[in-house]
Amino acid sequence: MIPARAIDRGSPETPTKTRERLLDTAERLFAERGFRAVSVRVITSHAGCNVAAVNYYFGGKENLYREMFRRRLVALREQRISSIRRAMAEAGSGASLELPLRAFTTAFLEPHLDQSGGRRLMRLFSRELLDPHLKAGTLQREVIEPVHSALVEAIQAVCPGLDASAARRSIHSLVAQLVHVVHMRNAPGVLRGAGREDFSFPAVVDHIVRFSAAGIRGSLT
Amino acid sequence: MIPARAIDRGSPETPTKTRERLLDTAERLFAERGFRAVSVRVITSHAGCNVAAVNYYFGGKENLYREMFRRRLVALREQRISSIRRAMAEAGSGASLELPLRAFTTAFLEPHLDQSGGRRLMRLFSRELLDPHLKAGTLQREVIEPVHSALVEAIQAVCPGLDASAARRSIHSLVAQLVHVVHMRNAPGVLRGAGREDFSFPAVVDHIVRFSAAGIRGSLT
DNA sequence: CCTCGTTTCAAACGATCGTTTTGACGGCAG
DNA sequence: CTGCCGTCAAAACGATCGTTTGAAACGAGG
Repeated sequence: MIPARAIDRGSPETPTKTRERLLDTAERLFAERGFRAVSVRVITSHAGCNVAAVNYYFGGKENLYREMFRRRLVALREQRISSIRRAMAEAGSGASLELPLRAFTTAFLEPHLDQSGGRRLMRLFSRELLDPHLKAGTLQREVIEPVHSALVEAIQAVCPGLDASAARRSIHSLVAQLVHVVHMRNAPGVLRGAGREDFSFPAVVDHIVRFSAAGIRGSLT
Repeated sequence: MIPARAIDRGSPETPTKTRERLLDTAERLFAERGFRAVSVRVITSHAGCNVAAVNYYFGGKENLYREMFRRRLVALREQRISSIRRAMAEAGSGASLELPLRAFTTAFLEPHLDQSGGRRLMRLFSRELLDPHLKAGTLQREVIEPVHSALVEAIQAVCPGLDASAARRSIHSLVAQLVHVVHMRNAPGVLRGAGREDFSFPAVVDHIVRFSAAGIRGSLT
């Protein structure tokens, strides 16, 4: 085979350390195929290092997974919460309901327009929800609950008549639609035939904003 | 260990055949832990037979999985489509929008109230979407697309002003909320603290019906 | 009784898994 | 130079994977 040391090294002026290459490679492969489907040998060969490196740097495959995940959790939470806060600040006090809704929706979906880490992160997220390898409730505590609370708070600010329960459920409905879009765009072989353009930007954003705004107003009474 | 033949046999008057026991056991275990996480030895020991039985009856683990899945696909599709048709028939020609929406929602969510096969099937569904082991597009062709078409047709019947694109997207929004409820109720450790009652029946059904009806009406113009 | 096809079994196959061992290599302080 | 430390790779470890094998056990028909 190819000499392991010869492949996938960064450019010589940035001799990326083995540890970081392992984290990056693991993130990509785990997102594409899932935790169990990726062996440490596949990871290390793609990262251009020896099998033992995983245990040397992380003490095992599962710790590599958790370390890889932990890197992204805080960044994801802060990015989303700050996008909510920014949208609320721009909206001002007399903002319409549609404006923050549109800001949330685009902030959530735009990472999936490019080929960068945003899509990967949501795939990792979905897999972790279905097949947990972090400590129980980590995702909920670190990301889901804080973002959900921020969204509820923002919605209640622009929709004073909405009681707490209806606000929480409306946010669930909004998030559900966003997650659904992500799933449909990620799932292989699902977007076939007609309906492929149902999830194309920016029409899907327009629909979600309009649908959710009407839904929230309908939950007011 | 325990003698394999001694465990998990059906009652003596129904000497369930090995083949069917394998299918049932595989369905339960695959739904709980996923395809790769369940070994054929675990399946056969729970089914009370020898390891070789999987290859004898199905020719391999993957074929067992596909056979197990194939049993349920047609039934799931027919149950959902018939529930749609039945709701439309009961609604009559002058039906309100809320009535079929409520019928769809309860039909989709009620299997998750009991501990029976409905929950399992949706877990298998989610796993298959994220980690496919059927031929590409099988889920889409056998279930998702037909049910989606039936829903679009029904919605357009009670909502004549809705154009085709808005109807498809509105159904996506409805299904997204239903799937979200299923995921939240299935995911381990996600429903903690406050927000646990956000997905309890029948309040969640009421919310989805009201939210979606308003959303659809808001997509009309 | 015997035969024959079906079913089930214990045992073993080769492959691959995550992990550990062992030691080589290079830079740096003493 | 010597000794140590961080880095890393080759090899091997035991375990488990899906699958195969060959024969025993079974039940129905002659």
